[in-house]
Amino acid sequence: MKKNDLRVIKTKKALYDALRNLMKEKTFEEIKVSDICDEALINRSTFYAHFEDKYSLLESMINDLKQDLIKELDNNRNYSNTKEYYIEIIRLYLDHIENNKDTYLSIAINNRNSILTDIIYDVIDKDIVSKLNNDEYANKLNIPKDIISKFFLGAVVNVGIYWIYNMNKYSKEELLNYLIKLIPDEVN
Amino acid sequence: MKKNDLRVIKTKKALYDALRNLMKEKTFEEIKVSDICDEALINRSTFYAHFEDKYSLLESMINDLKQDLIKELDNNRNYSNTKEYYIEIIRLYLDHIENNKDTYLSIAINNRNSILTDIIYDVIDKDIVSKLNNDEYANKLNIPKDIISKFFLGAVVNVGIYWIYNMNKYSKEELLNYLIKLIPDEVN
DNA sequence: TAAATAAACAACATTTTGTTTATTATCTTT
DNA sequence: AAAGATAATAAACAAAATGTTGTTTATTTA
Repeated sequence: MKKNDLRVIKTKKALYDALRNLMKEKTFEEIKVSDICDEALINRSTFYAHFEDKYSLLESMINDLKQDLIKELDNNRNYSNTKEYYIEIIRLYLDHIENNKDTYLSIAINNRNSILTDIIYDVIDKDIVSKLNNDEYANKLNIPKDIISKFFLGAVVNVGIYWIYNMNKYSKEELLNYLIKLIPDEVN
Repeated sequence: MKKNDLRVIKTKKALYDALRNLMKEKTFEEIKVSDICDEALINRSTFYAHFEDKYSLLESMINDLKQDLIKELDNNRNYSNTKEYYIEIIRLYLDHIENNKDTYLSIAINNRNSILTDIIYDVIDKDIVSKLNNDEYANKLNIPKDIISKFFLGAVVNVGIYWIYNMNKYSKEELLNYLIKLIPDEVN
């Protein structure tokens, strides 16, 4: 299936939008393939030509989000020290949430948070550990790097998810400042 | 249905065990009600006498875990200061994971982490915020308590989940020490 | 502009689910 | 240990959801 055929693009977009809309009202589990097709004005057999089932549709949607985030992270690698690197990553993460707040919120409303966390973790986790090896503070702590990575990753991601539900309670800059304060400085 | 009739207890246990076993091989989504019944040696109509569908079976399983954790937390409230309170909570959390490692691992292997995180978060989150109000260090930070709570909760839970996958890499006491070190002391 | 390609469709076939029934097995209570 | 109570079973059914099929329609491209 040619992915840049206009028809393909159109139907995929229609399916994504349909799923997003339905998730504002129902749990993902409650949504049937036929519901999605009805909402998208797409024939059900067409659906199956593109996706195995509703789960692979959601996964594809999530993968698109991941790809976006990865691209954004890759395009912004001009940091000087470790602390700045973390700040940059967190800023990009918050930007990403903000840019896709519709999608994230629709996922968040009626579904388990798990879907949200899964999106972020493996994208960011990758190069943090190696970064930690050059971090004086981290080395001084004498704690395995994988533990440190999981710790702060879980922390930041969880605050991010909380923010999705409370976008108007805290501004992005405000939140960024809090997070920066909560992450320990390098030892000088 | 009398919940302490031996037959009821037996079939529920059989269904739980069956689901646990199947989740070691398949995704939860791939598992059919009929699969569970076959594995449990239970008639399908009996299944429907107990549970609406496979989702409510999983939920019931998860609720049992939650109830266990809540009970454990309630039975252990003899801490003197805030830091000790955190340590106690973390210790109980790690104990809980260890006690139920079969269940947690079976969920972890083929399913989204989300199922795991959801179990823990709302159990522990409840009284942390109020605790933070009496914490000198937290007050000095000048960061909203809900943010601090989400931050460290996410951190600890994420390390716990990582531990499920790597039980033999770190002992419980080892892990506990790392976590204690990563949580800032009160200001004296 | 006509042939080739590929998507969208409608109709059909299969699987899974959820209920109901009468019957059997098991537990509880005395 | 027996009687009464109730849970579990087997079988049969309807309904829903999924997956497959040939056909039609739209689009590329040569």
